[in-house]
Amino acid sequence: MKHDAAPGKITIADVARLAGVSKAVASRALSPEPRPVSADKRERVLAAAAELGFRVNLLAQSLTTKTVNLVAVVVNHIHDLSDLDLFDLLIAETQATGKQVILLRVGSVAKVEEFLRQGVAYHVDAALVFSDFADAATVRQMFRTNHVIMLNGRHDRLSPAIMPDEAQGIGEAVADAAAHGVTAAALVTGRSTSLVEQARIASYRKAFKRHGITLTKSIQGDYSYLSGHAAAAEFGEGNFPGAIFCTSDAMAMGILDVHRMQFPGDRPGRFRLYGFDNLSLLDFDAYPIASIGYDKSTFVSETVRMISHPESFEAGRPPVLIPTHFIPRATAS
Amino acid sequence: MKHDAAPGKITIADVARLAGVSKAVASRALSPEPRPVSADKRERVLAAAAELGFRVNLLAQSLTTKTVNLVAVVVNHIHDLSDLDLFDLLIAETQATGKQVILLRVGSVAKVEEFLRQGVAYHVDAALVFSDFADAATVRQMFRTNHVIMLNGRHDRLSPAIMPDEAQGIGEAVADAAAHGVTAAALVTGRSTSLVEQARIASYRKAFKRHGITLTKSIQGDYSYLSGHAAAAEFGEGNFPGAIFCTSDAMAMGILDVHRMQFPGDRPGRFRLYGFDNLSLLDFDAYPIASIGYDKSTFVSETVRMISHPESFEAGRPPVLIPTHFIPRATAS
DNA sequence: CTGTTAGCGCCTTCAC
DNA sequence: GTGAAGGCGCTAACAG
Repeated sequence: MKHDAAPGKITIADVARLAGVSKAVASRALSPEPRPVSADKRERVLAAAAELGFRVNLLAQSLTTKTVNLVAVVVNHIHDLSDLDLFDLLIAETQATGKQVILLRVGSVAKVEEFLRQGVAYHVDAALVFSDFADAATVRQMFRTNHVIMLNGRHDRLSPAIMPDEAQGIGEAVADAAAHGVTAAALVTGRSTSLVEQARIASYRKAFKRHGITLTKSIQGDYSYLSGHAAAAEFGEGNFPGAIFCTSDAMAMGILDVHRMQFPGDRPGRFRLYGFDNLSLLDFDAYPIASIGYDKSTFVSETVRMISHPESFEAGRPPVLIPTHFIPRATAS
Repeated sequence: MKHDAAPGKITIADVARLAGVSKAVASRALSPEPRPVSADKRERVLAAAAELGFRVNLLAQSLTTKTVNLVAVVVNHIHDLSDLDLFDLLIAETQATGKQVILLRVGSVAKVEEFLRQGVAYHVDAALVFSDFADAATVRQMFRTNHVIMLNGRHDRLSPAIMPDEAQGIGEAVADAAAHGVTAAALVTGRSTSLVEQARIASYRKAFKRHGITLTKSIQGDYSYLSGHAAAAEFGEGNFPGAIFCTSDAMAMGILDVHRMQFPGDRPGRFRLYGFDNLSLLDFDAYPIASIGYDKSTFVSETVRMISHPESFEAGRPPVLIPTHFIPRATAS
């Protein structure tokens, strides 16, 4: 029944001819929207399309409709998507709205500029920006679209933004430490060139001050497990503050592992340990690290809403904030 | 200098007009390929394009060139890409060839059929299939392309395939166990509906036989950490075989955690433990699990080669095999 | 080397 | 309800 032979070769003209109608009628019959076509012709068209194995060419379609049903997701590396659950949900929901996801890995600032020069980019309906290598204006130019949704904190007044309200969860975590008698803490951070990271660090400092906790040590890592390992070395024998706060779960995992090695059986350990991101990995027994996270489905539904209803955004609107919360686990419970 | 105002509104006609040349000349000047244009006109065109902030509409372009520079990657869930390093490399290399990646999450067999019916798919240049929900013929129809690269073992003679040669690494792992005096082993598997998994299981059985190892227990999981947890329960007190082989690292992690809980300090443990996939997570101290893996860059470069040189494949060719190897770690060293 | 012409596949007027 | 005609943005083919 199906003609596998020449994929992509069958056009709407073929369908129309086989159904004995004009191209216009075929187009209407094939449209998902309700359009004026008589019932019998619609059926003939549908039958002919099935018979031929016809599939509209979305590209040609978008040339007239001005919508490609393509959403770009811009990341530095795939590891930006440390949260696979979030990403999985995002793709599923985006697809559910009839749009496809095109994944753009920029890797470096230089790469952004290269994309800009070479114009290696589609005219997408919207762009979702996780990468902190690009600001809103750059991305708008990259994709020739004004519909850029910033998730990296580098938005401007022309582009909508969605971001976790990190201050809230950080406040809760620090309050937890204070409530357990912690008076001195260390902070292990990521690259402080990122705006998000800067804000995060500021939130911790503010919360420490609010709760009368002294920041005794601040160590710079790069979010990775290995940098957590390295950071752990900075705490000499019995030289631990009451709590260690990390701006990524991976770093907290590195610290936990080094500490376990040094002091076997010392679990939950001689300090309270707090991560950040609430990776699903933390539900594995080996890494019962208290963390800070937010409701992923809220984040995703806000994002998808923004994709499908761009008109709901007005220039100058403040970012949509997703509340974060402290999630206690064995390292701080 | 740049006109941010109307993104995507500037066409090659505008550029041609400003440069005082015909559309055809502008098109040639803007082409990455060397095409006949006088030097001064080329410069005027380039200047005009920069001035206007022009970017070609790849969609319109592809309508005539018949190539969209779009590669589809088909997965069940994002978690299929358990190996983020592999995926990251794949995207980077694909982009380096000037093509973009469109990510299609199918989630279920039903979803495949829905895509097929609704035709929610592009006419891509090539499709890479990780998902085991779809066979080659289905994917060819989904994307209206004959260029489908199967990575899930469900290839036919019309489509090229690339797959790890799992038998090799499995043989090495089982040989390692035998060399350490193991005579009885258990096998923890994933869904056996997958062809790849069936082949994997068969390889283990064959290797066991070859080395005179008795398979005392076979437990079915679903590749997940939790199913590893559940599987661990099946080994009662002191009821351990010499070795436990898992067809995924995540299951091995679950087993290791349960075992550590039951017998604290019993490390490396009373049995040899082997995972599968060689996740980068295994380099974290908490999960020093011996595993089976392959060289990612080889896999990726073969895949990308197949994308850019489809003509190099002839119907009926056997799959490209990427050798796998045993990677010893604390649980089996 | 250059400009004109003619589509690519589809959808949308606009008369009928 | 229907069909013919025109055009989306671009490039290939053709004369010059």
